[in-house]
Amino acid sequence: MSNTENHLQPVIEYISKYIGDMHQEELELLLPLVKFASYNKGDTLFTQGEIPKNACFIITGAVRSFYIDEDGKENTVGFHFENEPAFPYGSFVELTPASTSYVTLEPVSVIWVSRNDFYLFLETFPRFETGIAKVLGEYLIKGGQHLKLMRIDSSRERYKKLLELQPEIVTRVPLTYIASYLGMALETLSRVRAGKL
Amino acid sequence: MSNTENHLQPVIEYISKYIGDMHQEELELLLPLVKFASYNKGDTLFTQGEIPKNACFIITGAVRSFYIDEDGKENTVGFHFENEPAFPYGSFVELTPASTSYVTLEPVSVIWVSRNDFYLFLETFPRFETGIAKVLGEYLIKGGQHLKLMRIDSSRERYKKLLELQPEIVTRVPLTYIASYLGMALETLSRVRAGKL
DNA sequence: TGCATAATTTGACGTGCGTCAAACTTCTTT
DNA sequence: AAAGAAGTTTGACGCACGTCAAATTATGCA
Repeated sequence: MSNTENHLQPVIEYISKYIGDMHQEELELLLPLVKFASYNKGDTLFTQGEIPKNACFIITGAVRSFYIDEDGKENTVGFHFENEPAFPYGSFVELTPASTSYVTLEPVSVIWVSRNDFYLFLETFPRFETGIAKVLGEYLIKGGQHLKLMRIDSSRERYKKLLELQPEIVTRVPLTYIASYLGMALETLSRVRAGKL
Repeated sequence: MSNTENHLQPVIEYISKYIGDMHQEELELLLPLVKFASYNKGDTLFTQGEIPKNACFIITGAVRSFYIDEDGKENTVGFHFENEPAFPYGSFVELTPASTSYVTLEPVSVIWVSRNDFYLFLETFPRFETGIAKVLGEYLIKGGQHLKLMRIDSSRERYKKLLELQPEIVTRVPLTYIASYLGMALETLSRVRAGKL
């Protein structure tokens, strides 16, 4: 017997990490607001320059976020996997154009809510604001870690640090994107991995 | 006739940008919680590795935030001026050790509240949670901009971009720290400015 | 199974910028 | 006003890494 609520399990668990278990009436409001969607490899979830319309949570699959700079070069800034939210938080909250695009690396299934429904829910149950603040705080810290990673000058050390911090990435993501994430040429990453640098 | 409330003017204005004007009873709770402090050039407001005890808002002066990496090198990650908050938000919210220190670049005066008082106030007037989320969202976006800045490979272009984004910094901060902020050697910055690179 | 396309590796070459060292300039402090 | 400290500039040198190009290996699809 599989009902909608079961599909929501991952988000409910995620939320409860930040504000504790959800109450019955909270769930009852949330359920009808939530939508499901699946994407093929290479599909776009959010586009750089557009104001994000939804909040999105990955059930299965992997997503890459990146921006195109003035020279037209792609700069990967993050990877997002199952049981994680994946959308441009800052822009979603601030209602500003997203500075990054989100594109799937594999077939992906997500659940999502629209901005309106998101804030409708938040107004009805304001205690979730606290959760938002915590999540944002966590993402600030992660952002700081990424910045630190990028500030390591040697390519070799940058790769070593990535292996230390997020080993999953290296097993699951094509090297091209890892190189882009680490801000080095693909060829350099290849040589680093071969121990030639 | 100068009362305490006048000294608070800058924060009150800052807050009202995010949630609108403060009500009388909100002010009455806030006032006795707020403390003043002044610092000499070179004084430390927050220390890397320690859990931040207070939230802090600059009335006058300039502050630099940085971390010491594994090689013992100082890495400047931000500059903070009057009418801005200056404390490690992420760590303050998450109760984790700060990844950066905050040290004054000039004589500085601040107002501050303790963590306890901060959350006491927030529990009494939960509508401020929304403001917090907005501020955090804004800081996420700023973090993203800084990351983009750091990902520009050419030193020359990185300096140009800084001039474009935060020209105040260049007029007010010693070049050593700007070089550190931009992730380049002081000598390189000097040559870039002289047009020799 | 085999071919086409994508992903990764290897090689050769040039250069931007870091490092070390020393000169010069600008602030402090008395 | 002088002396010392801090901040900035200039020069010389080397190498890590980016770029271009071509070879090799993996992957998907007919």
